Amino acid sequence: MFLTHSPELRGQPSAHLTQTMRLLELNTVDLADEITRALETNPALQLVDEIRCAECGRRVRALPCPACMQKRSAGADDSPILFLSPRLPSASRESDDDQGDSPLDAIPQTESLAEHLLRQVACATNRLEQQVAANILSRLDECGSFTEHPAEIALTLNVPLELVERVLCLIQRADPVGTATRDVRQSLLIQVDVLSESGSLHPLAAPILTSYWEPLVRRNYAAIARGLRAPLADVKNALRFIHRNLTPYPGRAWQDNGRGVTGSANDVYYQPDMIITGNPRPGGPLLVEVFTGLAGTLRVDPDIRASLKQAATDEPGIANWQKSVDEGSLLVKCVQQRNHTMRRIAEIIATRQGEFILRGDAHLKPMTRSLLAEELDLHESTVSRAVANKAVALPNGRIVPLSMFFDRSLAVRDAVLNIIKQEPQSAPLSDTQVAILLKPKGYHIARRTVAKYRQMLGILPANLRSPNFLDNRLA
DNA sequence: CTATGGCACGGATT
DNA sequence: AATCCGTGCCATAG
Repeated sequence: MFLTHSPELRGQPSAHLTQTMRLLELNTVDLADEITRALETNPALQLVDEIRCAECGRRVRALPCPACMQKRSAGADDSPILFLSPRLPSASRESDDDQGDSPLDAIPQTESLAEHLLRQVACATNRLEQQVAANILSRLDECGSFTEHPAEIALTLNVPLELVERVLCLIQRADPVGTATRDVRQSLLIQVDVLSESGSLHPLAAPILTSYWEPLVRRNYAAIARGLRAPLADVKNALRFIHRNLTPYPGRAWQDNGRGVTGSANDVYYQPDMIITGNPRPGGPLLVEVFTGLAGTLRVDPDIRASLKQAATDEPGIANWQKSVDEGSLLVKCVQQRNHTMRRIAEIIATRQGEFILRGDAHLKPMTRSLLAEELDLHESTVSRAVANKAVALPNGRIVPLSMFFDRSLAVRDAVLNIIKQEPQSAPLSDTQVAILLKPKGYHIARRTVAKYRQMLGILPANLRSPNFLDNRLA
């Protein structure tokens, strides 16, 4: 329905188009900056904290609405994608490096809990708030709890207490949900709160945690049932739900994942614009979150718009207001369009490259931007822009540029790496030999190309390879 | 003579 | 139109 999608209309550069295109090139951080700037300069714009799902009208934390997406994917259960935002508490962060078919597939987590949280929070905060966040995160204890008082931080950093509390709230709600809380109870409460936004919550879970904490820890279930005037069986069900879906120390699963020894040097400097997570339920849909830049909804102040309609056209300054409103609504539209496009692209990428996301480099399927464009009925340049300057966090913890999904030779490089890694250390293989070994695997590449890949992988030439070359590769 | 790296060309992609 | 990628050719090192 929206004009900008069809390639044929590209001829006339409308304001929509140019604007949306520009926004598409921006990553989450820059987009947030852009919007912030607009908010400062345009009096007609406002950011309201709540977001309502267009489909169900429910309040959600970020688009797309988790409930609706869940419903949608429940309808078409073969759909490999499930949008969810924020993610459910990561009950157990599986994939503890055991079952990768090749040792290289088991890529260690490269970021700490603090980094993971900071990255998420950073998308919705300004510099000062990020500083505060970093400070809070540095004070977490082994279990991911935050036992000090926010006022201490406010004091040391010389910022308002209210600011610290706001940041703290953000951290607590980021994945893993419920970290940086004062105690188990607060952690569970927050998890319940977040879960309630996604709809899937046992009705008794929240009341029990809020009002019957004492009896709960004493396991006095009968008292709870009496107090809630609910059947004991229901209470037990609620407890089962709590047990299954909430975790007392969400941060714990993240502790000590260590810094990895992964090859490619270009590892850590990205801030993700989207996060893809494996589903705890094996074989289930992937979970995809696309960051929208700001927590809240950007809109033109409805009051201003309304009073503008009533005002006389010759009233002084009215032209300026009209201009602000026009520009504002244009921006709003473009931002929406941009996020929509980003989401569609994320969706299809996750669908197509599910294998790669879960199993590792070897399973990357060839994919070009133009193919994607055709499939989504977008112009190829649109896809290019959307992919540019973006990064995505994968379930294994790596943050990679989005363009990696379009890397034509990643799978081949992985094969090269595997071959070299498996061959006898006493007799290193030459590039020519590797090229020959690659043929039966379906990769027909020239010897010269093997050399290039080898270099990309940071592997020394055969004649320089010592038995323990893998330790000091990485050029 | 073998194994590699450098340079540059042509085709594909963006 | 600009860029990226695979390859061939040639020089160099061992």
